[in-house]
Amino acid sequence: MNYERLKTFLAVADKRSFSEAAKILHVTQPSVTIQIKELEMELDTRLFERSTKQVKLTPSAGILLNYATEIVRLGELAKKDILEAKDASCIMKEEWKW
Amino acid sequence: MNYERLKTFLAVADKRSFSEAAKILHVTQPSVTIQIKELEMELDTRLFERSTKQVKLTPSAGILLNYATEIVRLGELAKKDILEAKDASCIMKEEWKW
DNA sequence: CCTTGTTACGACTAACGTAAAAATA
DNA sequence: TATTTTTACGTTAGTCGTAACAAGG
Repeated sequence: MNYERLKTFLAVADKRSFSEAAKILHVTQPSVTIQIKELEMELDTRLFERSTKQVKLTPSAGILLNYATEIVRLGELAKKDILEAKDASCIMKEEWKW
Repeated sequence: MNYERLKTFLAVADKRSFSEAAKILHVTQPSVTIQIKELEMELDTRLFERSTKQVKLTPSAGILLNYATEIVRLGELAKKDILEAKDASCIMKEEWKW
């Protein structure tokens, strides 16, 4: 359950497009294809029904979407939270010097 | 925010030991050291105070612990959930054949 | 045809294990 | 000195981008 792959999944699910997802993620389409493919292999399920004109979410993708959204949200929040706590302690250290 | 690294972090936090975490994760100690080190670099914070006799959690680790626990829990739940939904649909397909 | 997704492949990066070193109690 | 963590290093596996291919409207 690779975290970066979940981000790729969310981008594709959001845009309903591999190429648009690639643009947002600043990677190439082939990279997106591989990421989704490996996620599908790991979960042993098809996540998207592809055609050149539309990308549809499978039921599995629908389930994953909720989890992935929350996982990524928590990941970002964790980073932010740790950063803020660290900054706060830095301020405290500065105050101690005073 | 690598998912596998969070699992390594949880094992070390749980056991308060790099070597014990390594045993549980079925990897070598050096591997654990590297994983934690890279997580510390990514978050730009120290997570554990190491000594040969005890491993203590830093405040940052305390914050991360809550998030990591939930992230990993959701990840496992997602896998299980998708698997079950897939099995259910297989049963349905079987029923259709009948 | 033209856009979108896939495959092939070479280069680069990351992860692991073994072995040796450093640290601390 | 014994246990635990860290560093070094060679190998393996994963990821990316370019280029070529396939498919569908």
